[in-house]
Amino acid sequence: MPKAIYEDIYRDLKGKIQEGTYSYQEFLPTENELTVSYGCSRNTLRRAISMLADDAYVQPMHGRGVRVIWQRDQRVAQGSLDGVESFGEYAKRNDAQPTTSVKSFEQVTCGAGLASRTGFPEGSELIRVVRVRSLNGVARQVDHDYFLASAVPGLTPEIASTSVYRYLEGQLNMRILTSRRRITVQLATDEDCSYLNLGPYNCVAVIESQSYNSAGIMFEYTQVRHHPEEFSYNTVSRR
Amino acid sequence: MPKAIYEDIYRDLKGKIQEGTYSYQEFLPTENELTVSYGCSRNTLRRAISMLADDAYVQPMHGRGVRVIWQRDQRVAQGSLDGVESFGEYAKRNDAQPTTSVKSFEQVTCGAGLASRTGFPEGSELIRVVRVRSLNGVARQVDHDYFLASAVPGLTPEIASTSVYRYLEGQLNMRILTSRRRITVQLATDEDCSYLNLGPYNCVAVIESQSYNSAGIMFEYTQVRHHPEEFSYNTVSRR
DNA sequence: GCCGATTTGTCCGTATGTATC
DNA sequence: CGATACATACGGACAAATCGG
Repeated sequence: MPKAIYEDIYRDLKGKIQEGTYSYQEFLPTENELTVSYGCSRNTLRRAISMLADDAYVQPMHGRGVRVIWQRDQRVAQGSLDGVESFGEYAKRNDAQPTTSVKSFEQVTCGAGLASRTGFPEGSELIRVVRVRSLNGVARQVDHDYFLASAVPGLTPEIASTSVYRYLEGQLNMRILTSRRRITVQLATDEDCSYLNLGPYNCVAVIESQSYNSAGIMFEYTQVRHHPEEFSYNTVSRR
Repeated sequence: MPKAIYEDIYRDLKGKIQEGTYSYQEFLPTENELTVSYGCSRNTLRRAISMLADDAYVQPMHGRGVRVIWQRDQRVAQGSLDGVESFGEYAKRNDAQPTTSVKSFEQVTCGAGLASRTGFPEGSELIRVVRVRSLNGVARQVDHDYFLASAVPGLTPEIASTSVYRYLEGQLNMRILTSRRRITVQLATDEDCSYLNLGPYNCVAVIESQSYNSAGIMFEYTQVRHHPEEFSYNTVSRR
């Protein structure tokens, strides 16, 4: 594993901001001071700072310094950035029991309609999986996953019922490097209503996602339909 | 204006990908070749490539090359990244007439509840603006904006009815550099229903946002409540 | 399986530009 | 104006992953 220096510095500074060593609206020590204390080059330090800026932890100001803009107990974007908490993470944090029920598992050939919806080439062989994921027995989301069959050999309904990602990373040594996402709100379908107990809501939050592996191949399209309660997507935008 | 070399290269490569000079799944020329053709250093070129990777245009592969992962006519995240199209942009693209109606414009002092909701310090003087924005007479979103009064001197309801950002950038020379966002789905309030013609929907898509200016001061909190139709938020996540 | 060539990833030192104070 | 601090850019060195012979 290539433990990069900038990664260490990034984590160290992030921790110091979170624990209050550098607090909201304060300035970090200057780049020169930090390069001395970390014993690294200015480029390496600046890379770590740039990552903190991408996370909206700091904001560098030309000619002035690097100001901390992170504060505790923020309602907006306090959790993990660019994403909903993963199902497992959320379950763990809330001491809830996560379960996954596989409703469908089949191989399909990508037709024109599916191709334009998912971004897979027409004619691709895909594995379609529909799953309902619950916490403490309460259904929270319906996943519609399409995997490029050639990219996920050996995928079974049993694996789909636990963690596909653990299988991909552990067994196939595949990582998701890039994923494009689109968030919309849609009227709940009969299927949504039958799986999720929507209560007063007649809509679901939908995240569509195209994921690319380390070979630059799009191997997964997912459409996750969330119960509106507890759905929250946090992100940061910079110019 | 500092025209950075890496910016030029970034735009040039981006254009060449969009027009098909480098097409989906192909590799870019090697870094060495590109540094020669652009006449720049490897660091500068790599910065441009890194920005393209942040936009999910390419995916660099260690020891192999840089693969293009952008394709035309993508349903997911083809528009502007990390954002909804701004109101003006959307209107222009659709040849629609944008209008803004200011429903409320008042100065308030930030109490404890508002402070925890918005992230402003308790006791701050804020300007609260409620606006309804329409296209061709059809209301599409309700904006609840809170500005730090000291940061937006001279803001008037008239300015709020056109473009606050043009005022901030043009008159006050202020830019938004960082903004944190949170996307949720909420039951429509009576106010939502009275302004938006929600049809069958009983929910709205809500984007909360905290914006920081170039001085690292949070000067704006907004909660924009969108009609579900035509609401779409595109983003990219990388690891 | 090994080895060398290619290609991207990380890191350094230095120089110069530009905004702020 | 000078001093400080961040921004950009260059060139070089070595590491790590990939690929072909």
